[in-house]
Amino acid sequence: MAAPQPSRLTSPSREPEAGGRDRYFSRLAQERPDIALCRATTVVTRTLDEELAGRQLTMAQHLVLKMLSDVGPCSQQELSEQLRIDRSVMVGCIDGLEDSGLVRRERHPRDRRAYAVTLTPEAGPVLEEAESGVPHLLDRAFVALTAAERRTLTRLMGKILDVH
Amino acid sequence: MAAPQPSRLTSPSREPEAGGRDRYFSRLAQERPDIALCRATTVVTRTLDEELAGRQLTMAQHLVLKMLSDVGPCSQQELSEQLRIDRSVMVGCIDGLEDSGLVRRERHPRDRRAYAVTLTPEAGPVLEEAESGVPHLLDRAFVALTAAERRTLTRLMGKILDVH
DNA sequence: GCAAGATTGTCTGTGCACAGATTATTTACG
DNA sequence: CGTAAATAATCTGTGCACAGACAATCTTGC
Repeated sequence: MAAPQPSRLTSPSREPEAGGRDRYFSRLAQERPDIALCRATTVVTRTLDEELAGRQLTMAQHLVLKMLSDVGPCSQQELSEQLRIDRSVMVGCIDGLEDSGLVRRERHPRDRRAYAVTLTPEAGPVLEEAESGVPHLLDRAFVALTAAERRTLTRLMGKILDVH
Repeated sequence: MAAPQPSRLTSPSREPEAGGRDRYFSRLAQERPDIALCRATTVVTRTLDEELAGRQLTMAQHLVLKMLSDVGPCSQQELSEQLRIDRSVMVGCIDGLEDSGLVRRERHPRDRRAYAVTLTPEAGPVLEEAESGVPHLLDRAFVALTAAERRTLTRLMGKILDVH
């Protein structure tokens, strides 16, 4: 921790700020991986939101369709757990998909508490188009990283996620 | 994209789920670094919040005190930009610190639109205590990573942050 | 069989991040 | 000088994530 500097406020002159006041964030991100992670995720999330703005599906809805396509009909609970989306958020997510006619809430035959969320035939093309946009999405979000660095990132995130 | 499976719902039996329905997230995190990043950050943020729950300062307030201590009095604008905290959030953040008597809103001598947020003598010990907790905080948040992996993470996040 | 607890989907309220409008002040320009 | 544009702090409203409560239904222990 550096000694507090004398009460010098931002100078309106063009001198290069010996205290590093204008590049302070870089230094902070160097010594605080937690802050760096949070701020970088904000940047990535913003990029994702921009990219998805014009499209038909939100990211959550895209993931729901993908999981249903991969493993078959699921309860909202299963979708929530595996996609790490809160149950109460999943409600609105499925609402939207149902309104668009991409999924149906059928009753689970053996557990009438649960739905069996099921894909409709209309979902196929929509999901396929969304999937086709993923590579471009990742390229924009991770422009700064090489392919090898993206794999490293994936590995590190996997380790963090594994310990809950 | 795997072919849609037949309409088989979650079986109540104990058979090991050939479809991988119960480990679906692991597969998803492997192929979607963006999702992995967002979910891992949620995990880290939760850990941080738990750790900070009993303490006097929020993470944002801690960072404000640290920056003021490092570079001297700043306007809220400078704090917002460098700490990547929204201006409108910074207001409440400084409010809290002022109520606790740790900073004062003095007027900037050459720009009466801006404040000169200034540390009080009481801030020293509080900041020092907060700083002393950081290593333990990081250890909890990144239990899953070795020291080398944490440095790698810091480097990758830095690259993402550099391109804005 | 039945009472107690767990689970599913839903709803509500809180807190945070973000965009936009507002006011006071400063800077730029004709 | 004096008007227009830019900036600092603030306030308001929106959208999202999360915790907790709730009713309906299932499961478990006795």
